[in-house]
Amino acid sequence: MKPPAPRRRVTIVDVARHAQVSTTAVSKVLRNAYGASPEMRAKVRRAIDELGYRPHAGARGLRGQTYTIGVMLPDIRNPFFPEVLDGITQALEDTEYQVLLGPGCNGEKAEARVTEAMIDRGMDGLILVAPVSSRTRLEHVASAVPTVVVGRHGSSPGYDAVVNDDIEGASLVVGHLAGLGHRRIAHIEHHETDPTRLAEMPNARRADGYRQAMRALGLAEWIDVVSTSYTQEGGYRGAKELLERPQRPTAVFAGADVVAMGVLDAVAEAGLSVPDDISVAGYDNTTFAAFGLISLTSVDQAGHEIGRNAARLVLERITDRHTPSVQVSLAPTLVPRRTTARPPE
Amino acid sequence: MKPPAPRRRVTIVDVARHAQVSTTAVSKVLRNAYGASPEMRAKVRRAIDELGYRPHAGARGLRGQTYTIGVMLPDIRNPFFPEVLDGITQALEDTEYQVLLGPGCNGEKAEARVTEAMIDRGMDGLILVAPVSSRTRLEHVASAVPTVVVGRHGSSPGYDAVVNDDIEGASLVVGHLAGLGHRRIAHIEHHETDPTRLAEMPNARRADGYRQAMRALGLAEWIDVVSTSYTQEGGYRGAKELLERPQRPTAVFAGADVVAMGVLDAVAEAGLSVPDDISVAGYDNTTFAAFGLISLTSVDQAGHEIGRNAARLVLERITDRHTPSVQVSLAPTLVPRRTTARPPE
DNA sequence: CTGAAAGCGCTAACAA
DNA sequence: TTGTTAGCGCTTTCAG
Repeated sequence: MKPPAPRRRVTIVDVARHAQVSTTAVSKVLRNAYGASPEMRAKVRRAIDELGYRPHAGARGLRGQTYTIGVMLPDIRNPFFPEVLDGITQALEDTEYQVLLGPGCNGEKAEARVTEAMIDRGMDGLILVAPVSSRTRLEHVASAVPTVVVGRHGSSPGYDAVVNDDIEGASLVVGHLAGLGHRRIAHIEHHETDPTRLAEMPNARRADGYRQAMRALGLAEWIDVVSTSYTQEGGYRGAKELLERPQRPTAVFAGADVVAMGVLDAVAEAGLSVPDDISVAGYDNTTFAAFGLISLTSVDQAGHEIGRNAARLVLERITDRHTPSVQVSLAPTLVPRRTTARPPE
Repeated sequence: MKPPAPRRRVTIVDVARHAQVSTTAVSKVLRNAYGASPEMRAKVRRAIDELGYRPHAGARGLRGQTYTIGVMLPDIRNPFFPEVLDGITQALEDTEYQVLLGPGCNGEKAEARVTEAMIDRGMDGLILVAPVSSRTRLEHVASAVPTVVVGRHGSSPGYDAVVNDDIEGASLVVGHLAGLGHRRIAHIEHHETDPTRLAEMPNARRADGYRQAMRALGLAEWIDVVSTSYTQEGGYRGAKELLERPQRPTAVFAGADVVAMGVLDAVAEAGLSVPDDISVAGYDNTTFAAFGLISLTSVDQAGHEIGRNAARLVLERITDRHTPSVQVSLAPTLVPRRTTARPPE
């Protein structure tokens, strides 16, 4: 059995003929542009409905816009990003813009491929979530198309930015733990060598925030940072190392929830219990953290708000490419759960 | 400070002029089309590199292809789908095709919006993962663009399909539990009313497979199905109900891992322990399931393979739209972990 | 307010 | 093998 022959697409010419007007008129109605009488609009609208006409985005893009916003997500598996995405789509839901996602961006090469692909497809604006590419590269992208960078500290005149205040977030965790009576609070960070990224990436800021908060609370002597990676495996290795210390920490602040998962694993394996023997906190407030059996104390970044702001900014930037770039920083909140408690006597 | 003025894009005309050839020649080189001498190819390639030329996908789409494959994912949060996506992107990685994802497709309306948007953008092929839209709707989409449907049983001449053998998967779980000595094995299914979907959706097949397997093992009298939804909440409610039975089941087969999470929650709340008092199994083998502290027995659908097959099929369908449609069914495997054990004496 | 006509960047049909 | 030319479907001047 054969699939039916593909039908010819209804074009603007069909609509114009059917409505007895010019294609220009139809185009104006489509774009709500100035210069079309109410009667004409009504006539055209009717023709559009009757024919089931849909404008061809690619063809529109050749002269005007494609009404498409590209979103690049680094890791679809990290449960924090869907939150941001929801914020973006919700903010764009009532506009004519359609969101399209670029998948699987692990590393600079993949990011370059995806951003290029989006530019080639004439996207009107880009939202890059937690990109790892160099600043130069980001500015290059931004010079081709309005761009908002999410989750990278350090601003650029070339693009707008939305970040979470990671220093503050780390401080919330340390403060919470110290308030419970902990002194030996350790931190597991994501290993970072690149000097640019050292300044701009959230992971580095969280480690910084941890150190600053420890000092501010007079706990400088207990500062203890293990460098692994923001993965479950990294958390597991980091915790292993911490548990072998002569003086074991009584609390571990993992730089991300996935890391905390690995920590919980290692702690259980060592025959210790959480939070009686050791407290554990994460960052991101992912679904994992909220899950009853785990109930991980974490920091909420308000991903939804981050997304909404990014969407708003990219729309503004599309409308006016020449206003100065802006940076939005959102305050995180602490979500205390059952993995943190008073330290053992 | 103002963003730099956007540079004019390098076009095929620029390349042609720079290489001293016609635009046709450049176009041929771009598409590896017949009729260009090696010297010409080399010359054009060099010009392309020197100018940093990139073809404009929208413009290409107006005559030929856009080299874009659209993937629609129902719920980015469900950890099973990234697996499928990885399979797709990997299979497409060495081709000229770029994958773009449509976000947030919960419900028929959202699905329609996304599929329309993809068609409007001239995508060359679509992969629809676990769509809920009506068969008619899917065939409508497929009539406009080569389409592969993933995770819907029931074939159509209009589109290719890739599915997991859910009946077999359910059978693996029931067999495993029965082998451990369980008799009172209950199932939590996703409530389904729509008659079409009743036949085509994986959730319905899993419930069917459960019933068939129970009968085949002579356990028909213990068949016990609770209808809630494939969410953590649904699992929680379903388990609550099961735990109140005069004769409590000794094992619960949850139709999905997220459901099993809710079950674990409810079981813990009831003061029972897993697997000593009650065994729990899920379906999908998500990251959740693999996580050490949970260690959920589950069914692996080989999401990666599903994705690879879908990508392969869509490419074939783009090349030749007139071969008969095909259905691929992949066998699932059981992944026994620590939530299932012998029933209590 | 309305429409004719000229492209946007590319590919395909056709000539040379 | 190569180049010329006519569109693809739309937006955008620019006359009327």
